[in-house]
Amino acid sequence: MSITIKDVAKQANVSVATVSRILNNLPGYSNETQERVEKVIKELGYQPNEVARGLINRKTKTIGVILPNVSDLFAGEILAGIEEQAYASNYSVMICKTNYDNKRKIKYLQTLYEKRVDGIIIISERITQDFYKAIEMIKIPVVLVATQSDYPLPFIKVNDYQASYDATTYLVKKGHSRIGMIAGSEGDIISTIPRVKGFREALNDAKITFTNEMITYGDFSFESGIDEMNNLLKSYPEVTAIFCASDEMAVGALSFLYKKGIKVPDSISIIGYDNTATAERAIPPLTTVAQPLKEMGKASIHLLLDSSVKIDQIYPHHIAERDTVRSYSE
Amino acid sequence: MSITIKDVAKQANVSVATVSRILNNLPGYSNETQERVEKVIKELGYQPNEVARGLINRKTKTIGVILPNVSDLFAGEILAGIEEQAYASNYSVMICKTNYDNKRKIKYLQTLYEKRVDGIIIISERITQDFYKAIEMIKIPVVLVATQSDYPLPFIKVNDYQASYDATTYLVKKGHSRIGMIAGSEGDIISTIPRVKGFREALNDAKITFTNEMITYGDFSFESGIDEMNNLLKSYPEVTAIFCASDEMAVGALSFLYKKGIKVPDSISIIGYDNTATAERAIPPLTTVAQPLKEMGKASIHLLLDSSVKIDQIYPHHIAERDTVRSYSE
DNA sequence: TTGAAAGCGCTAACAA
DNA sequence: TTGTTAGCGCTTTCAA
Repeated sequence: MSITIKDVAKQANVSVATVSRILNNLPGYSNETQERVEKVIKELGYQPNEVARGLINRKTKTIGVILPNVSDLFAGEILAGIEEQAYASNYSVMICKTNYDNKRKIKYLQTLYEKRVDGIIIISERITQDFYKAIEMIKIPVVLVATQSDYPLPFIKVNDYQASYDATTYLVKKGHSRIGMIAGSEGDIISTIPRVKGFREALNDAKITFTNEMITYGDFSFESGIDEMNNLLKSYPEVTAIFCASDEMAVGALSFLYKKGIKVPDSISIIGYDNTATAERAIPPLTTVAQPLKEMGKASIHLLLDSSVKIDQIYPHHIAERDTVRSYSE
Repeated sequence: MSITIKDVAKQANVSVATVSRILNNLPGYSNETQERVEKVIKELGYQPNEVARGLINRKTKTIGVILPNVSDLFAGEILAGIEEQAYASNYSVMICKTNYDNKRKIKYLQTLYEKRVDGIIIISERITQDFYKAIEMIKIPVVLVATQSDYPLPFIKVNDYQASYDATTYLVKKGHSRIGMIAGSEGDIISTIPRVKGFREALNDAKITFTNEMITYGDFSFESGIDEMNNLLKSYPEVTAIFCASDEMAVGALSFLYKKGIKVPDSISIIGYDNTATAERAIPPLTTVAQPLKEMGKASIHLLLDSSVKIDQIYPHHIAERDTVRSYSE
């Protein structure tokens, strides 16, 4: 049995109300009693029970994070930002890994509601209709990071269309005209459709004719990067530069090319997307579209906690230039 | 204001006690009332308040994880295992990132105590004396993962000495005799001293004379891998094979060698440690000492929740053979 | 400046 | 089979 406020009160010869006041910096006691009580608190090693407090205040000082995965660098970086800001604001963070399972997503929403978390951050998840319904039901503030939805949920992300347009244009400016793309999961409304659109528009604006052979779809993973690099090379053998919709896939492509003895960037240039730690550690170091992942994580806590922060934030991207893209001339 | 057990009771014309019984699968009600109550629960969309429950039961169904970092693959993998098993056991997990800051570690211990978590998992942290004192104070079950201490705290880890011995011996068996090591942080009692010892013993048993030039100390990071590879090449230019105390450092070494135009494994063989996703994605794919990180994470939940599980678990390691070590002959 | 007491949402005796 | 009631550890009126 641990020490309670009652024990402190008794020991200090005051009422629990007074102890509570002192604990919460409320007015209503003399310096003398304050000192006495604080001394007792120290002696007894008393720590308030946040569970009891939560019951009264309807605040648990914890926020839940729902995300597909914790063991990849993309999610890890955002999570690090969230944790950092939460710590600074005196909040704890609870992680809920879904493995992309919609049932589990909804189950976790339930749990977070039962635990009465003060807010929920959802990273990289698709907001299905039943998921949204569940979100609506529980009436806990939600913010989306690196994803968005058709529903009125605030989100924080990069402009995928523009980022993709810029990456492609970067390749064009380097003199490439035979450009391919390894896109993400086909049909993905968040991370594939806008990026493919950006790719096509950039080609179009550069007077390069787009054909279906120039694009292939993976699932953002390293393995799919390997496979789709192989496929792209078959469908579009003249390609000199490739835009990959994730660093993971870019590194997969790098691996495949290495195995085939095709030099990067000498024979083929590669640009990735995300700028996770993978990119700088790649051989050669990967040029990629950088998203400020950690900042976005931090911002999500702000958005949740501070109602004065404006809703829906588009974060800036930029090209992190490293060694996988070279200037090209015929 | 959300729906409480009282609302359900009123609506169903029973007492809160009966509702509570039904909620908790305790005996003491007719089928008829059960049905009625369950119907009301559904209609009202009632979800029990775990905070209130926690106050009575002294159980919060959540466990805390204290770890240096969430954005690296090593921690991420263990964390994934923890989360997976916690979810299966109906627990939630709270993450506490310390950035290796001892003050923050202790602060977090406080917070976890205030929140009355049911157990605490500590990953890869050094257990300093004041940290241990704090652990002792709060009387919450603790288990250590990938670390250990002089104190009576159960731990789950690999045998670092043996793993290192085996890695070195693997190199010896491949025909190498000029073997170097890029060790972790000098003086690190958990991950450096035993590994260096294993390295030296293995050399000794292979009748290879150890000299100080054969070893250099980094800090487990990619950057330090680059730096120490450079240093090692200066202090021990004849080296043909190198054991790195982390995959990150191994990949750093790979990068450095790539830049210098030194081929791996043709000129120099490399073996890493951890077998994180980094290893398989390296160019060339990295041979490394594999730790079952996810399993260790899962096991830590078992150890915490199931008192029948025996204390102090040494997990098996093995060599994951990939492409960075070649057979050597003069 | 202080204390008594009600109550947050729930569980668990105890009674009926 | 069911209800009444006393808390769990705290905050917050209200009164003194």
